[in-house]
Amino acid sequence: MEKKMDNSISSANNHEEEDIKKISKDDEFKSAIAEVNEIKLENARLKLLLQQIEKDYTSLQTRFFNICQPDLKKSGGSPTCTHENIADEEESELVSLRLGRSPSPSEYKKVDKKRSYDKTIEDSPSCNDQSNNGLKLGLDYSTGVSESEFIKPSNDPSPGPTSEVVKTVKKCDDESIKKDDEVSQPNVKRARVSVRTKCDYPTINDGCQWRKYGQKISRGNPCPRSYYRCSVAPLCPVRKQVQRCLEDMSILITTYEGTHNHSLPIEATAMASTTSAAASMLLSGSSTSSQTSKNLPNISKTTPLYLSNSSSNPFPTITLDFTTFPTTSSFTSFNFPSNFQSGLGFLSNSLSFSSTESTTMPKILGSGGLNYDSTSTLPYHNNLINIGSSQKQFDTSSNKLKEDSSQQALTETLTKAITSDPSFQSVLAAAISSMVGATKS
DNA sequence: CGTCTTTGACCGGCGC
DNA sequence: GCGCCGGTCAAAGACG
Repeated sequence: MEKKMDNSISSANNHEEEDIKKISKDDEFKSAIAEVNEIKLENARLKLLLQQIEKDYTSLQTRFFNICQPDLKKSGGSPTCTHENIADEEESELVSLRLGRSPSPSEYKKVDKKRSYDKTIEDSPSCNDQSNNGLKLGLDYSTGVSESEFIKPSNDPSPGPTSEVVKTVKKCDDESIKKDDEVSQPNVKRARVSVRTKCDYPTINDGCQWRKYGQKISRGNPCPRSYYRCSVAPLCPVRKQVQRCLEDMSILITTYEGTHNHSLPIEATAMASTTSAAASMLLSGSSTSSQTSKNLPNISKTTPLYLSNSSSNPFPTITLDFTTFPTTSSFTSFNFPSNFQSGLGFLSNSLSFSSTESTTMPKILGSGGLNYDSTSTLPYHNNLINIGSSQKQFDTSSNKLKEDSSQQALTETLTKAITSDPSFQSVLAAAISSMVGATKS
């Protein structure tokens, strides 16, 4: 009997243990479900955030075009103004958000059909949306300001291309197209965007296809400079030069020049739009230099992180230094070469996006630096440096609140910044399109 | 076989 | 005019 009792007790104990195990398993299961739900919530929140960003971008763009159109109508009132003049006048005052140009149907036909991702882009509805919205990629800047106006402000209405710009192109099946390209973007042909990145590979992967057409050992740097041409489209005028930095061999200096006359793979849009925005800033800085100088009376104190050899470089070059921000708060530094800022003497503007949690208004520094603070929630660096890669981040719930509030503050900050500084529009557009492009891919 | 890279030659701008 | 230098061309070879 006692044995039976013992057995029953022990069996009861076993049941209890099993129950405990069951309960603990249930707990684990519940916590796992809770975690999954949390992740789902996070996912939904991120989706909302993405939608908000896209929405903001679209509204920004429509606002920009709305601003442009009245100006067009106004200047159209003058009977002496030609169509080209109208475009020139309004664009000379505004920073273009158009990040490229739409290729003509004939150009589309010429694009190599074997490029599968090109097809994908054209077929993709999201990309069609992009193109419909006018979001094209490349180093486009359509000020229409001629070189003569660039240096010597003139009343001459004809923005005729310089002889240098319309130089004869060898081995070109359709010269008219190529000439048209260069004529339509006289400044972009000259504006160069130099990107400094820490990179162990011979060239950075910016998502675009390049064909190497030359290599030279330039004077003063034992590292050879490689010359690449965009091979996505046969007539694409975009070129890039790649060279290692003399001071630090781990730093790769990539210089982009020209505008893509074709659609780009999504993974290439980040760099293209970033360089486009930088080029736009560079050129808008010249065309609106008087305005800039008013806003920034003392503009020569900022120490540039990198100075292009502007003395020997006839082209205005803007340098995006991505080598410093992983260790410092500085994200990007735009350094305008001194020879480019006619009539202003030395000008070195530094525009940096710091990764602080600050919710203050954009600070226009007395030193001439434009310092736009944003929150750490904007993964600019991931989109710009590790192009094509997406960052997965899971915040704690406490950070979420902080993030939400700072996100709201950021929205306000950006809105104010956009309305106050036209140059920022292009940069922001680039950043947003970079983020959207990276997320969609 | 088509595409890309390599590399010496060539061209044009610029300073002396 | 000459030489230097940066940029480009184009033939040859490599590669998949």
